[in-house]
Amino acid sequence: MQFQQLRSFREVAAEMSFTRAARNLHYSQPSVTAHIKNLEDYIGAELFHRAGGRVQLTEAGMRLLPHVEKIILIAEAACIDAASAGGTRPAA
Amino acid sequence: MQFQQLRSFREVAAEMSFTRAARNLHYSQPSVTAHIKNLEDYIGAELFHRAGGRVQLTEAGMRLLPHVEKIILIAEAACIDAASAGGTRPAA
DNA sequence: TAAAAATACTCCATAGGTATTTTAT
DNA sequence: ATAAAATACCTATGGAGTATTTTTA
Repeated sequence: MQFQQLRSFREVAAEMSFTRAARNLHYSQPSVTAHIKNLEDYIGAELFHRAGGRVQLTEAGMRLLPHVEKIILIAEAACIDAASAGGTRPAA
Repeated sequence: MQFQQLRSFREVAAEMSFTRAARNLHYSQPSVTAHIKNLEDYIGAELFHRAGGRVQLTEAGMRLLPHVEKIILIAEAACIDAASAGGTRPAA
């Protein structure tokens, strides 16, 4: 499981489109497809139904989404929180 | 930011030793050193004071730790939760 | 000296892109 | 015919290991 996969998953879920998600995240469409596929393999369940034009969340995807949103929010907070402690790593 | 880095960070914090953390995680010691270094670069702050034998958390490290523990727990729950929806991805 | 962390280096897996094909509307 | 996702393929980056050096207790 990787953060890139989770961000792509969240964006595809938000846009309901691999192509638009890729554009928003500055990835190619095949990369986003790979992110989702690898995440699906890792989880062991399909996350989206792809029926030609229509993309929709599966049951597994719906269960996963809120967790993913939490993880991303905490990760962002973690960075800000830790960095605010000062002690920036010296160049050397 | 990557999950491996977070797991190494948590383990080093728990063991207060790069070497023992590496053994527990089945990584080499230099890999764990790299995980921590990359995480420090990403965050922009030192996470551990390394004074020869002694390893101890910095202020930034202490702030980061609880977030990291939350992230890892949620990630584990997310997998279980999503996988339990059934719909295991078919082989082909 | 003995330990633990850092560095140097090598190798290979994989993440990412481009081009193309497939699929469904 | 069109638009979007999947696949094939290639490349380069960096993650992991081994060997070694540095550090300090």
